[in-house]
Amino acid sequence: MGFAETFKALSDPVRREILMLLKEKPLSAGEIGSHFEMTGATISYHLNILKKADLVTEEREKNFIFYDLNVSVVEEVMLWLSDLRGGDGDEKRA
Amino acid sequence: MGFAETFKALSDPVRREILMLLKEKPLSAGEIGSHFEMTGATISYHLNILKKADLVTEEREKNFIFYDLNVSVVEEVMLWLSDLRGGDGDEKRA
DNA sequence: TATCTAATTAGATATTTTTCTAAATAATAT
DNA sequence: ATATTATTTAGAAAAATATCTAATTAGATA
Repeated sequence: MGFAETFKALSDPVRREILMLLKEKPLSAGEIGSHFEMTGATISYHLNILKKADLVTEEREKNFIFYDLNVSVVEEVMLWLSDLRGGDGDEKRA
Repeated sequence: MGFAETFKALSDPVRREILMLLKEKPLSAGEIGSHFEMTGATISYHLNILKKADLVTEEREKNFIFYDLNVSVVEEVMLWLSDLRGGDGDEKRA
Protein backbone atom coordinates (compact mmCIF):
# COMPACT_ATOMS: atom_id res chain seq x y z
CA MET A 1 0.00 0.00 0.00
CA GLY A 2 3.00 2.26 0.29
CA PHE A 3 4.07 4.60 3.04
CA ALA A 4 5.42 7.00 0.46
CA GLU A 5 1.92 7.83 -0.76
CA THR A 6 0.53 7.95 2.74
CA PHE A 7 3.14 10.30 4.15
CA LYS A 8 2.97 12.42 1.02
CA ALA A 9 -0.76 12.73 1.52
CA LEU A 10 -0.30 13.68 5.15
CA SER A 11 2.31 16.30 4.32
CA ASP A 12 -0.20 18.89 3.13
CA PRO A 13 -1.98 21.11 5.68
CA VAL A 14 -5.23 21.19 3.71
CA ARG A 15 -5.35 17.43 3.57
CA ARG A 16 -4.60 17.11 7.27
CA GLU A 17 -7.43 19.51 8.00
CA ILE A 18 -9.76 17.50 5.79
CA LEU A 19 -8.89 14.39 7.75
CA MET A 20 -9.57 16.19 11.01
CA LEU A 21 -12.99 17.21 9.71
CA LEU A 22 -13.74 13.63 8.75
CA LYS A 23 -12.74 12.48 12.19
CA GLU A 24 -16.12 13.73 13.41
CA LYS A 25 -18.32 12.24 10.73
CA PRO A 26 -18.44 11.49 7.00
CA LEU A 27 -18.93 14.59 4.86
CA SER A 28 -19.77 15.22 1.23
CA ALA A 29 -17.19 16.81 -1.06
CA GLY A 30 -19.25 20.00 -1.00
CA GLU A 31 -19.41 20.14 2.78
CA ILE A 32 -15.68 19.63 2.96
CA GLY A 33 -15.12 22.36 0.39
CA SER A 34 -17.19 24.84 2.34
CA HIS A 35 -14.56 24.79 5.08
CA PHE A 36 -11.90 26.11 2.74
CA GLU A 37 -11.31 29.10 0.51
CA MET A 38 -10.66 27.00 -2.55
CA THR A 39 -12.55 25.87 -5.60
CA GLY A 40 -14.28 22.52 -5.61
CA ALA A 41 -11.81 21.36 -8.22
CA THR A 42 -8.94 21.87 -5.83
CA ILE A 43 -10.76 20.08 -3.03
CA SER A 44 -11.44 17.24 -5.42
CA TYR A 45 -7.73 17.09 -6.20
CA HIS A 46 -6.88 16.77 -2.51
CA LEU A 47 -9.60 14.20 -1.89
CA ASN A 48 -8.21 12.13 -4.72
CA ILE A 49 -4.78 12.12 -3.15
CA LEU A 50 -6.23 11.07 0.19
CA LYS A 51 -8.21 8.37 -1.56
CA LYS A 52 -5.16 7.04 -3.39
CA ALA A 53 -3.33 6.91 -0.09
CA ASP A 54 -6.30 4.98 1.26
CA LEU A 55 -6.68 7.49 4.05
CA VAL A 56 -10.30 8.06 3.14
CA THR A 57 -13.07 5.97 1.67
CA GLU A 58 -15.87 7.29 -0.48
CA GLU A 59 -19.47 6.27 -0.73
CA ARG A 60 -22.14 7.53 -3.05
CA GLU A 61 -25.50 8.52 -1.61
CA LYS A 62 -28.05 10.08 -3.93
CA ASN A 63 -26.35 12.92 -5.68
CA PHE A 64 -23.60 13.24 -3.09
CA ILE A 65 -20.33 11.50 -2.49
CA PHE A 66 -19.51 11.08 1.16
CA TYR A 67 -15.94 10.77 2.32
CA ASP A 68 -14.92 9.06 5.51
CA LEU A 69 -11.68 8.63 7.41
CA ASN A 70 -10.00 5.23 7.10
CA VAL A 71 -8.68 4.70 10.59
CA SER A 72 -6.77 1.53 9.82
CA VAL A 73 -4.28 3.32 7.60
CA VAL A 74 -3.77 5.94 10.28
CA GLU A 75 -2.86 3.09 12.58
CA GLU A 76 -0.39 1.68 10.08
CA VAL A 77 1.40 5.00 10.00
CA MET A 78 1.49 4.97 13.78
CA LEU A 79 3.13 1.56 13.63
CA TRP A 80 5.80 2.85 11.26
CA LEU A 81 6.53 5.69 13.65
CA SER A 82 6.50 3.30 16.55
CA ASP A 83 9.13 1.21 14.81
CA LEU A 84 11.22 4.30 14.11
CA ARG A 85 10.99 5.34 17.70
CA GLY A 86 12.21 1.89 18.73
CA GLY A 87 11.09 -0.29 21.58
CA ASP A 88 7.80 -2.16 21.52
CA GLY A 89 5.49 0.80 21.25
CA ASP A 90 4.45 0.47 24.86
CA GLU A 91 7.46 1.96 26.51
CA LYS A 92 5.75 3.10 29.68
CA ARG A 93 5.39 -0.47 30.85
CA ALA A 94 8.86 -1.63 29.86
CA MET B 1 7.11 23.63 16.66
CA GLY B 2 4.77 22.99 13.78
CA PHE B 3 3.38 19.77 12.41
CA ALA B 4 3.51 21.18 8.92
CA GLU B 5 7.31 21.13 8.93
CA THR B 6 7.43 17.75 10.60
CA PHE B 7 5.06 16.02 8.21
CA LYS B 8 6.72 17.70 5.27
CA ALA B 9 10.05 16.35 6.45
CA LEU B 10 8.59 12.87 6.83
CA SER B 11 7.04 12.95 3.39
CA ASP B 12 10.27 12.29 1.52
CA PRO B 13 11.53 8.69 1.15
CA VAL B 14 15.18 9.67 1.43
CA ARG B 15 14.53 11.47 4.68
CA ARG B 16 12.55 8.57 6.09
CA GLU B 17 15.41 6.25 5.22
CA ILE B 18 17.87 8.58 6.92
CA LEU B 19 15.75 8.49 10.06
CA MET B 20 15.67 4.70 9.95
CA LEU B 21 19.47 4.64 9.72
CA LEU B 22 19.73 6.94 12.71
CA LYS B 23 17.40 4.69 14.66
CA GLU B 24 20.35 2.35 15.16
CA LYS B 25 22.97 4.89 16.18
CA PRO B 26 24.17 8.43 15.49
CA LEU B 27 25.98 8.75 12.16
CA SER B 28 28.11 11.43 10.53
CA ALA B 29 26.84 13.23 7.45
CA GLY B 30 29.37 11.30 5.39
CA GLU B 31 28.31 7.94 6.72
CA ILE B 32 24.69 8.81 6.00
CA GLY B 33 25.62 9.92 2.51
CA SER B 34 27.40 6.67 1.74
CA HIS B 35 24.04 4.88 1.94
CA PHE B 36 22.66 6.87 -0.97
CA GLU B 37 23.52 7.58 -4.57
CA MET B 38 23.51 11.32 -4.10
CA THR B 39 26.01 14.06 -3.61
CA GLY B 40 26.91 15.22 -0.13
CA ALA B 41 25.27 18.52 -0.92
CA THR B 42 21.94 16.83 -1.44
CA ILE B 43 22.29 14.84 1.76
CA SER B 44 23.12 18.05 3.54
CA TYR B 45 19.94 19.59 2.17
CA HIS B 46 17.86 16.72 3.52
CA LEU B 47 19.61 16.76 6.87
CA ASN B 48 18.85 20.45 7.14
CA ILE B 49 15.15 19.82 6.59
CA LEU B 50 15.15 17.10 9.22
CA LYS B 51 16.99 19.43 11.57
CA LYS B 52 14.52 22.27 11.02
CA ALA B 53 11.71 19.85 11.76
CA ASP B 54 13.58 18.94 14.91
CA LEU B 55 13.52 15.30 13.91
CA VAL B 56 17.28 15.06 14.29
CA THR B 57 19.88 16.69 16.48
CA GLU B 58 23.46 17.35 15.47
CA GLU B 59 26.65 17.26 17.44
CA ARG B 60 30.15 18.10 16.37
CA GLU B 61 32.92 15.67 17.15
CA LYS B 62 36.39 16.33 15.79
CA ASN B 63 36.00 16.95 12.10
CA PHE B 64 32.66 15.21 11.88
CA ILE B 65 29.11 16.20 12.54
CA PHE B 66 27.03 13.43 14.00
CA TYR B 67 23.30 13.32 13.53
CA ASP B 68 20.94 11.58 15.87
CA LEU B 69 17.24 10.82 15.86
CA ASN B 70 15.08 12.99 18.12
CA VAL B 71 12.58 10.49 19.41
CA SER B 72 10.41 13.01 21.24
CA VAL B 73 9.25 14.64 18.02
CA VAL B 74 8.42 11.23 16.58
CA GLU B 75 6.22 10.74 19.61
CA GLU B 76 4.49 14.07 19.07
CA VAL B 77 3.57 12.99 15.56
CA MET B 78 2.21 9.77 16.97
CA LEU B 79 0.05 11.80 19.32
CA TRP B 80 -1.34 13.81 16.42
CA LEU B 81 -2.22 10.60 14.61
CA SER B 82 -3.66 9.19 17.78
CA ASP B 83 -5.93 12.20 18.05
CA LEU B 84 -6.96 11.83 14.42
CA ARG B 85 -7.73 8.20 14.93
CA GLY B 86 -9.92 9.12 17.91
CA GLY B 87 -10.22 7.43 21.25
CA ASP B 88 -7.53 7.65 23.92
CA GLY B 89 -4.69 6.08 22.00
CA ASP B 90 -4.92 2.89 23.99
CA GLU B 91 -7.93 1.37 22.36
CA LYS B 92 -7.07 -2.26 23.04
CA ARG B 93 -7.76 -1.81 26.72
CA ALA B 94 -10.93 0.28 26.36
C1' DT C 1 -35.84 13.44 -22.47
C1' DA C 2 -34.24 17.74 -20.69
C1' DT C 3 -32.46 19.95 -16.90
C1' DC C 4 -30.48 20.69 -12.45
C1' DT C 5 -27.05 19.75 -8.90
C1' DA C 6 -22.79 17.65 -7.10
C1' DA C 7 -18.55 16.43 -8.15
C1' DT C 8 -14.64 15.27 -11.17
C1' DT C 9 -11.42 15.78 -15.10
C1' DA C 10 -8.52 18.51 -18.34
C1' DG C 11 -5.38 21.85 -19.28
C1' DA C 12 -2.67 25.84 -17.85
C1' DT C 13 0.20 28.33 -14.59
C1' DA C 14 2.71 29.52 -10.38
C1' DT C 15 5.13 27.77 -6.65
C1' DT C 16 7.81 24.46 -4.23
C1' DT C 17 10.96 20.72 -4.06
C1' DT C 18 14.82 17.97 -5.25
C1' DT C 19 19.00 17.55 -7.20
C1' DC C 20 23.37 18.93 -9.20
C1' DT C 21 28.11 21.46 -9.61
C1' DA C 22 31.11 24.72 -7.81
C1' DA C 23 32.55 27.53 -4.13
C1' DA C 24 32.93 28.47 0.80
C1' DT C 25 33.56 27.17 5.98
C1' DA C 26 35.23 24.77 9.86
C1' DA C 27 38.17 22.00 12.22
C1' DT C 28 42.19 19.19 12.22
C1' DA C 29 46.76 17.82 11.14
C1' DT C 30 51.33 18.68 9.03
C1' DA D 1 50.82 28.95 8.11
C1' DT D 2 49.31 25.35 4.76
C1' DA D 3 47.02 21.59 3.39
C1' DT D 4 43.60 18.08 4.11
C1' DT D 5 39.09 16.35 5.26
C1' DA D 6 34.14 16.83 6.31
C1' DT D 7 30.40 19.36 5.60
C1' DT D 8 27.57 23.21 4.24
C1' DT D 9 26.02 27.11 1.23
C1' DA D 10 24.91 29.34 -3.27
C1' DG D 11 23.00 29.27 -7.55
C1' DA D 12 20.85 26.89 -11.36
C1' DA D 13 17.98 23.39 -13.65
C1' DA D 14 14.52 19.72 -13.67
C1' DA D 15 10.61 17.67 -11.67
C1' DA D 16 6.62 17.57 -8.75
C1' DT D 17 2.73 19.97 -6.47
C1' DA D 18 -1.19 23.01 -5.70
C1' DT D 19 -4.26 25.97 -7.63
C1' DC D 20 -7.38 28.03 -10.98
C1' DT D 21 -11.04 28.25 -14.92
C1' DA D 22 -13.63 25.78 -18.14
C1' DA D 23 -15.57 21.64 -19.65
C1' DT D 24 -17.34 17.07 -18.54
C1' DT D 25 -19.57 13.18 -16.11
C1' DA D 26 -23.05 10.97 -12.94
C1' DG D 27 -27.17 10.80 -10.91
C1' DA D 28 -31.79 12.68 -9.67
C1' DT D 29 -35.93 14.92 -10.77
C1' DA D 30 -39.42 17.35 -13.45
